[in-house]
Amino acid sequence: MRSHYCGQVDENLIDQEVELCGWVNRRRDHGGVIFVDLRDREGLVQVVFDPDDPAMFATAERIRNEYVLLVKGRVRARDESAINPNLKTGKIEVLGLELTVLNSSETPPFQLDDQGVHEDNRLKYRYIDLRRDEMQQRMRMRSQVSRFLRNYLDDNGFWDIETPMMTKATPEGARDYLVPSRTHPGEFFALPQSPQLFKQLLMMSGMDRYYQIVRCFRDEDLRADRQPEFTQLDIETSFMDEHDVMAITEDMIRELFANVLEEALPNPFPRMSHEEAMARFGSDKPDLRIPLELVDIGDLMADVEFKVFSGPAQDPKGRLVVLRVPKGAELSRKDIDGYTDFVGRYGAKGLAWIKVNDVAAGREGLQSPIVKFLPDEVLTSIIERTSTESGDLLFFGAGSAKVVNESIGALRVQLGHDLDMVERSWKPLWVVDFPMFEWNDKEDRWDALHHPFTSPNTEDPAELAANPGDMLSRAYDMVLNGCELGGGSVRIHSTDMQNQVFEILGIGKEEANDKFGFLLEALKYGCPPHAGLAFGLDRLIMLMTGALSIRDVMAFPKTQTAACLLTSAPSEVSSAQLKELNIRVRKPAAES
RNA sequence: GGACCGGUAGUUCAGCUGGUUAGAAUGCCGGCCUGUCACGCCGGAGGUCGCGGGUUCGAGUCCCGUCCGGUCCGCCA
Repeated sequence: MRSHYCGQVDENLIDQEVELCGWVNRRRDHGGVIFVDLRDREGLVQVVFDPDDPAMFATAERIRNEYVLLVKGRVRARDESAINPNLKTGKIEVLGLELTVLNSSETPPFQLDDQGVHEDNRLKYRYIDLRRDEMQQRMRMRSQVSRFLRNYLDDNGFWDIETPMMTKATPEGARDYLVPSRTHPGEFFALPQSPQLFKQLLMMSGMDRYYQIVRCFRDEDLRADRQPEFTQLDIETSFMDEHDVMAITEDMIRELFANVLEEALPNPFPRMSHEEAMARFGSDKPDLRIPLELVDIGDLMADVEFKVFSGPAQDPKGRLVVLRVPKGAELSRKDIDGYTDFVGRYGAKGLAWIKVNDVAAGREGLQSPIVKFLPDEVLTSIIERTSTESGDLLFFGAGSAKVVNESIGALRVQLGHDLDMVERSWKPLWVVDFPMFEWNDKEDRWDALHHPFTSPNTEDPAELAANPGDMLSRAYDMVLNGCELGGGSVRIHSTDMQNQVFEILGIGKEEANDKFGFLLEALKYGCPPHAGLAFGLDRLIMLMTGALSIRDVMAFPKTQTAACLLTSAPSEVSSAQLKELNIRVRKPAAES
């Protein structure tokens, strides 16, 4: 048993005896003594073994990296003159008095002090990767964040209530992970994509203020910020409206940052309508650290000869924007070609541009493949509207509003990073006033923008049905630095409205009853108005730690193909197991 | 389902328009030095160049396929 953590040994313990447990970071021999950097989760300390005790010294000589040691020793100050300002172990050291090798280690598969290790090695030997200080600190912050959020919600009267991990498959939303039932042959549970319906049921049960830090599962392809299992901070309240929920959750996040990071977030968070966010940033999760904005110029271009611009300008579903990049004229043709490819990934057919070499020189001061198609007065208007100066670059996005928003919105973020224009600060905001529905061209029907239990901004089902495309929902997203931290809404608490929404979404009575009958039934028995929100805890911690992937804030994440390199999961199971489950596996057709 | 980047010593990487014995750093092993802390010095071991096929007199290098890791699009209400 240790008396102190290695990393906690400091000047206050000089002349005291300590007992330390840790891993050997590095062993050095010099001056007839052996130095061991002993490391634990709190940091490291240098332990010195003098040759006075030959038995202990002989043991110390056998020590290798990652050996697990129990050391009893006396803390002492180090000779000031010998202290190298770059050294890691500080102004004290521990003179070893007793040494026990608790376990030896093979040579580790990679060096812990090196930054660069391939992801597959890190994941296969995750237990070693996690020993690195960086990972220790991330896991510690994760724990601190969870504890803070729990305490905050406990102090505000929230109850932590668990919901099932084996539940009913849902027709809408992401692909489910399925769990076969032995006792019901041919039937399956699903792992929850979120506890959405259960938390609503808890409101109907009078649980008033609920929260849960809960694992959720979605069988969709991965990204740096998407894992098949991830953790949500799930919140639901009765008798609160959107303003109440936003107020309390934004206060929670503000307090979290103040306490864990000692960072001050604005009070209150700015609010922006979905419409404004799309207009100015082409995104419903704008990164406000980047000082670039999309500027509509459709009105200037409606009558120009240039069909690439006039077409979208005249199309009600089209959009034509310009993105001014200050000092962007320094970009090379190759850079611009790169950005053309970049927007191509989002469906943009091209990327027109104008380099403004000299804004006073009129047409002569402009360098571009497209100015010859544009009249002088249009060029002048664009420059005025965007406050363009000499040395700036203008990018144009033209096409369907969807493609323009996605491509130029993404280009804005990319340029911000490439040109080092990202302000080093925290920029949270609420995005509100989302459309209730989104037209699905492919399937010729309405989709819920949020989810089908979100309340529209009306109490009247008939009003909703009359004009689904124009209705707003009572949903809200918390966005931080271009990352969607969480989203929620006021929920539907009337059977009539819930049925109306299902109808608009093309979910028939029979299907609604089959899939959500329990919810519709519950709504009949006294459902309070309720609202809630769910935070993506992994993303929140990723931002707080500065990690570039949520893998780096999860102890045991999965690869992009949703596999675990550590355990080799998923894996085949025995035929006996399959037989019990009444499952026969059909192998994918062999390649010919 | 698609696009792109990567896979060479335990690790991180270099390896040019294909050229004969595949390198460096670090780690590992041994020796020396002996208050070091990225210690230093000397020596040593360590490679089916992810895998399979093809082109070629000759392939780490070019082509095709495939597997693995990553980033992104689609997908993720």
